[in-house]
Amino acid sequence: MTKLAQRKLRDPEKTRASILGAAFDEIYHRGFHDTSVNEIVGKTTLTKGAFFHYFSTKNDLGYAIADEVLREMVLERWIRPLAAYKNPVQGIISRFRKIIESTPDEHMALGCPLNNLTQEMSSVDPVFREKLRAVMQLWISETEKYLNKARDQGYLNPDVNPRQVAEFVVMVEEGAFAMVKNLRDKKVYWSLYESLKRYLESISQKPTEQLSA
Amino acid sequence: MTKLAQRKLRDPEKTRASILGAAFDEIYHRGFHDTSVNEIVGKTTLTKGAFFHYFSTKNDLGYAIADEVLREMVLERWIRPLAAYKNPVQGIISRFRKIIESTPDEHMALGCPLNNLTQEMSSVDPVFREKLRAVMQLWISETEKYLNKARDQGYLNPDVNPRQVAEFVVMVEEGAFAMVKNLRDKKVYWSLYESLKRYLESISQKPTEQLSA
DNA sequence: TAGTTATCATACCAAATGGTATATTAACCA
DNA sequence: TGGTTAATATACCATTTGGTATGATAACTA
Repeated sequence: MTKLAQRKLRDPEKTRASILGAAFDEIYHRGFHDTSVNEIVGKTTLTKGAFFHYFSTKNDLGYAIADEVLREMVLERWIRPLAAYKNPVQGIISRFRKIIESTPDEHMALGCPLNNLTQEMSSVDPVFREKLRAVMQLWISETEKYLNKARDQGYLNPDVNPRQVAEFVVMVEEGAFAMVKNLRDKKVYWSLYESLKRYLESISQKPTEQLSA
Repeated sequence: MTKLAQRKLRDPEKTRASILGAAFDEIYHRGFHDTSVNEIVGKTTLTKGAFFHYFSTKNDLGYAIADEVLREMVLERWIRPLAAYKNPVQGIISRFRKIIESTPDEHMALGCPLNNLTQEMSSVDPVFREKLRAVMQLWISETEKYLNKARDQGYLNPDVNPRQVAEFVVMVEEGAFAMVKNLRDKKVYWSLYESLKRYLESISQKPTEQLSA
């Protein structure tokens, strides 16, 4: 058997990622407390030995989910796509719509992973709190950047406070998923979408004013 | 000893209320899963025997909290005070401000009890889900009534959809507490308050139009 | 290739948990 | 007043949980 034909039997990176992925899924479905380490490894081809080799404690796993999975998810879903829009305000509206459209019915009942973990763990464990807070701060700050750009380019009234709007927008984006999780009615998504759209349009520069600038 | 002088040694209603109150507090602070029956009765002068006499299971206790405590709390904090305002839209704005002002710093870190329980339990237990959903539906419907009144009385643009606005308002009220719980910054309350106020004013009837009606 | 280390499996444990069985006593009623 | 029921206490249990000790094997290195 040549060296090239030798298949690697172990792949540490893959193993860790596999545990992290299974854990995220299970926790997203059933909550952190209600998900046991046994259930997590049960979803993989591994055992508890592998789990505690990569995460010294169950909480440590939760921290890794916040630092790696949730952070990346926020950037990928809510922030990076905004770069493609000429008008960032329109970008925020369009992205919200597309995320609603692409959310499978099954996920509708599960809410926002960041919000779920925050509500459950943030007042119990200070490390969790800090890590989840960092993710949300990132979400807000990155949104704020695009709103600043929008204001500079005349898409937004000059008297609005981009930070304030960013906080409101992120709160709506999270809150919408929380409410739909509770009410189990996809129509509520669109109701809230319409309201956010109207709000953003109400602080947008009128086309005439925009052109005269 | 006369009958009148006899002090009751047992008071079932008080006992049940005592357990319910201690349970709500403990669950509000630490979450449902992380609160044990032993801890709950430990906060009272009673024992586990009394607990399981009134609630056949721990989940049953949770159901009672939703049906009785949370429902009453929503009505008392968010709905009933609205009756005192001539302009319901102004009432919603003022009530939001007053609730922010009267929320102790300690509670700031704990969020909204309804939202906490919903995010933790609603996707795990269908009975929980239905009961928590009913509370939120009540919250929205009662808010909608006041918005209808506002529109009829010319405080609101005639083309707005009261149900849609009610859903948005309740989502903001809940979402604001969720976000502050995460960010731990009371200033965010006021930022979100300002945004909600601007939104509601943007769909309000202008004074001149209002007078001409 | 020998030895060292990283990776993963297996078997086990102490603690905590929701819940039960049963005893005890207060309240009510005929 | 006696007896029945409701209210509360005490002691106990089976299960689950996060975590550990240890063993086995793959991978790397000198």
